[in-house]
Amino acid sequence: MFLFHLNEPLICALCACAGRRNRCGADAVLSTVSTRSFRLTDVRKQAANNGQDLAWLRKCAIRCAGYEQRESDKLMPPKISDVARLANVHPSTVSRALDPTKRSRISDEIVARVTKIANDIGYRPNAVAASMRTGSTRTIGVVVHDVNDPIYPPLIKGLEDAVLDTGLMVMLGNGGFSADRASGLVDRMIARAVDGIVLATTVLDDPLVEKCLAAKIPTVSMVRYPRDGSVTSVVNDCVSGMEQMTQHVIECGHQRVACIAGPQTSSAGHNRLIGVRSSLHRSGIDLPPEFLKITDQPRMEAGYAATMELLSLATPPTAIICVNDVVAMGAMRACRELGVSCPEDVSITGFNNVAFTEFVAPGLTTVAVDFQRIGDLAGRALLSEIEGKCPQKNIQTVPCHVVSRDSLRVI
Amino acid sequence: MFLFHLNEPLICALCACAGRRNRCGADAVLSTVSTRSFRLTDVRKQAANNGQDLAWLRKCAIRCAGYEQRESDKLMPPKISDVARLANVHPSTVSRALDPTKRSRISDEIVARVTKIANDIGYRPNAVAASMRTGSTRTIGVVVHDVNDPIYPPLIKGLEDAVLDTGLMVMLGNGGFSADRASGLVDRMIARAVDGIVLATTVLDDPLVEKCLAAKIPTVSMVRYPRDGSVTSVVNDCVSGMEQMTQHVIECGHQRVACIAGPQTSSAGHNRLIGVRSSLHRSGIDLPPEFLKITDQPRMEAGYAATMELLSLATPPTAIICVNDVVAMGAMRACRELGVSCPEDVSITGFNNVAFTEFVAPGLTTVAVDFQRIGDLAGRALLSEIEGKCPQKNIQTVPCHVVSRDSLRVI
DNA sequence: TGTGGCTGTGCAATCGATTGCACATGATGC
DNA sequence: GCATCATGTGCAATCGATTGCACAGCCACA
Repeated sequence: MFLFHLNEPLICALCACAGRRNRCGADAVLSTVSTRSFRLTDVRKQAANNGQDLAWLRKCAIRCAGYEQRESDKLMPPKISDVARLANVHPSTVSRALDPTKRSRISDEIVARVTKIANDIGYRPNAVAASMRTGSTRTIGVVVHDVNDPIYPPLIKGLEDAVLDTGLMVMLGNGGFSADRASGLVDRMIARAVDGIVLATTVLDDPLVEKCLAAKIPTVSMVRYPRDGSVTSVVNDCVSGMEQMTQHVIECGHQRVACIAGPQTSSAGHNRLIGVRSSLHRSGIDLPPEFLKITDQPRMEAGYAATMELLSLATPPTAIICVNDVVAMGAMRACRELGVSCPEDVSITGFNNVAFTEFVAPGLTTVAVDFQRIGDLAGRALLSEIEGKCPQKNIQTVPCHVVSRDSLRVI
Repeated sequence: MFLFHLNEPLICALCACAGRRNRCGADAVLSTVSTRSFRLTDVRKQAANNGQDLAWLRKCAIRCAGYEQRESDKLMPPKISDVARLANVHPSTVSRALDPTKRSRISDEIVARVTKIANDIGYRPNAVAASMRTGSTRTIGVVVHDVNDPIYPPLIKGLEDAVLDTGLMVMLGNGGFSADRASGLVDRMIARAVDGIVLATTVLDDPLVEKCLAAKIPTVSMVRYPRDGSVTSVVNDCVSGMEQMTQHVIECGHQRVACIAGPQTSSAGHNRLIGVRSSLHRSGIDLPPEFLKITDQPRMEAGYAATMELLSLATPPTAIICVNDVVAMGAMRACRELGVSCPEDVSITGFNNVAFTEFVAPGLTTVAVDFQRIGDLAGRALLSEIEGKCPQKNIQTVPCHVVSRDSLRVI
C-alpha cells in the first residue's frame, strides 16, 4: 500500500542500500533520485504503522528492484582487529609485530603467532588508513608532458627503479603541454597527499613549482629547472651538449647553419640555443634570423614545418641543428617530401639520442643523454628530500656527448 | 645534571620530537636509538624532581640538538573544520556545500560563503581522509612490463585520457618481465586501495589476475587476455593481423619464411604464431623447426640473437616474420652486422607499428595497432566495472592492418 | 630488599572527511 | 488550523591503522 504511495523504486533503492555496508542512505538516494524526497525516519514510521520492520522492507526491495546483496558486500577484507582477535592480542601489538622496525619490542612468540595468522587469513594492512595516521602515502607523483615523447619512458623507469626498494609507488600524469591540465594533475596529487613530486615539465618561471612548494611537498625537477633554483633539479648539460654538437657541425665544414630551437621558456630550450649561439659565435659564424626557428612545442610537426620553411629559403642552410631528435625526425620527413637528400643536400642533427635513432635512415647524429640515470638521480634526490635531509637545493648536471652517425656529413 | 645521566642526545631527540605534531614519541625514539631506552614518564618524573616541566626540557633540547621547529610543523594545511569554523557552520555542511552533487540541499547563501572561505584559505579536501570513509581512492593502477617498450606509452596515454575527466589518477608500475616484481607492485596497489587495476602484462594463466580478482578489485586486461576470460580484456586481433602479414609475405613470393615468435604463455605471442602458422599452412608452406625461434622476452637482443642463428643456416630464410617491431629492429641490426642486406637478401617484418618505424631504414613493413584506442577502451571498460555495471566479462578486439614499407620485398 | 632500568603489551586518542539520521522551521494543502 | 511534506543544517559515528603513554612484571645491582 504505502509502497506505492512513497514511490516504489525509491524505497527499493533505499532499502537495498540499507542492506549494504556503510553506503548510501537517505542522503545519497536523495541526490540521485530527484523526483521525490523522503526520510528513512518516515519510512520507518510508516513501516511500523503497518506492523513491519526494516528487514521486511528490505526483502521487499530485493524482490521488486531485483537487487541481490553482492558478494563484495558481505566479504570485507580482514583488518587488523581481525588478526588481533584471532591472535588474542591487542591491535596495536599486531601493528608492531608486523612492522619490521618495531618487531624487536614484541616477544618472538607473539611475532610468530601474529605473522602466521596474518598470512593465513590474508591480512594486508590498509595503506589508506595508515596514511591517515602517519601522514605519508608512500606514493610520489610524476608529471611529464606526454609519455609518448621518447625521453620520458627512461626517465620514469629510472625513477621507479630508484624508489622501488623504499616501497614508494609512482603516480603518473601527462600534462600534455597544457598548463591547466598539468596544474589539475598536481592538484590531485597534492590532494592525494603524495610524499613527493617530480616535475619534468618545469619552465623557467613555473607556477607548478610554486604550487608544490606552497603545499610543502618535497619536489624535484628533472630535465629542466626553474630559474630561481627553488627546487633541486637533475638535468643534462644542455649548453655543453649543444656546444659540442655545434662545434662538430662547424668542424664538418658547415657555414650556413640553421637551428630549430625549442621553447625559450624552458631551461632546456633556452640553454640549447645558448650552446648553439656560443659555438657559432666563437667560430665567427652568423646565425641570421631566418635561420633560427623557435618552436613552442618541440614535436615532429614543428620540425617538419620549420624545415619546410628553411629549405624554401633562397640560400638554404647546409645543416640544421634541431633541439631534439623528434624535431629532427620531422625535419627528415620534410626533406623526404621535398626530395632533398639528407645528408647529401642538408645535414640534420638531433639531441637526446632517444631509442631507435640509430635505426633511422640516415642514422641520426645526436647528443646522447642518459635519461635513465637522470631519473635515477631525481629519485634519489627526492628520497632525501622526503627523509628531510635536504642538504641544499641544487642543480645536478649529467654530462652528455655527441654520437656521430650519418645525418651529418663533411662538406 | 640528569641530562647527562639520561643520555643527552636521546633526550634532545625526544623533546624535539615532543614539540612536533603527532610524530615520534618514546616508541619511535626507542626504535631508532638502540643504545639506551627510557620512558617519557621517567623523564617527566625527573624533570619534576628538578622543578622543571616539559617546555623547559624542550627548550634545552632545541639548544643542544640544534633542532629548530620546522615551518611545516606549525603550518598545517587547512582542514574542513577550519572552513567550518570560519564560515560558522558545521563541517558536514561544508562537505555538502563543496560537493556539486549535494550542493542542492544547502542554501545558496551558505554555499557561496563556504566556497569563498574555502578558496580564501586555500582549503583542499584531504583525499586520503575521504578515501578512508568512502572506500574509494579515485586512483587506478596500471601494470606494464616496461614503459621503455614503445607499445606502452600510447596505451598509458589513451588510458589516462579516458579516465581523466572522472577525476581518476593513474598509478604506474613496471613489472620488468619479473613475475615477482609485478606481483609486488599489484600488492602495493591493492594495499593502497586503488579503485581498479589495468594489467598489460597478462599471461594466459595469470596469478596476478587471480590476485586482483580475489581482492575484489575491478580489473581489466589490455593487449593480452587470460585464458579463462575471467576479466574484461581489450586486445588487438593478433591472429588476423599476423594472418594478413603472413599472407602478404607469401604474396611477395617468399617460400622460405622464418618466424621469430614471442612467448607462448601470452595470448599475443600465442595468437601471432597461430596467425603465421595458419596462413603458411593455407598456402601449403612449411614452417620447419629451425625456422621457428621462440623468444621468452621479445626484445631487441632476442631478435638479434635469433636472426644471427637464422642467417647462419645452410639455407637461410628469405623472409623473417617478427613477433613485434622491436624484435624486428634487433633482426635488422643482426643483418647489418652480418653484411646481409635487408630487404635485398632477407625481408623482415614487424608488428605494432610503434613510433618511428617509418623512419628506420629500410622502412619497416609491419602491422598497425591502435594502442591509444586500446588504452582508451580499456579505460572505459574499467570505468564501467568500477561503477558496478559490469555487463559481462568479454574480450573487445580492435582490428589491425598491414602497413607496407620497404623491409619486405617482392622476389 | 629495595631501587631503578628494561621488556612486552594494552588502552585510547588520533588522522580528516563523509554521511545516516534527527530535527527545527517554513511551506502547502485540505 | 491541522496534518503533511519539504528544506536546510547539525550531531556523532565511522573508516582502520598507528602510536604516545602507562603499567605490570622481571631482572640486576647495591
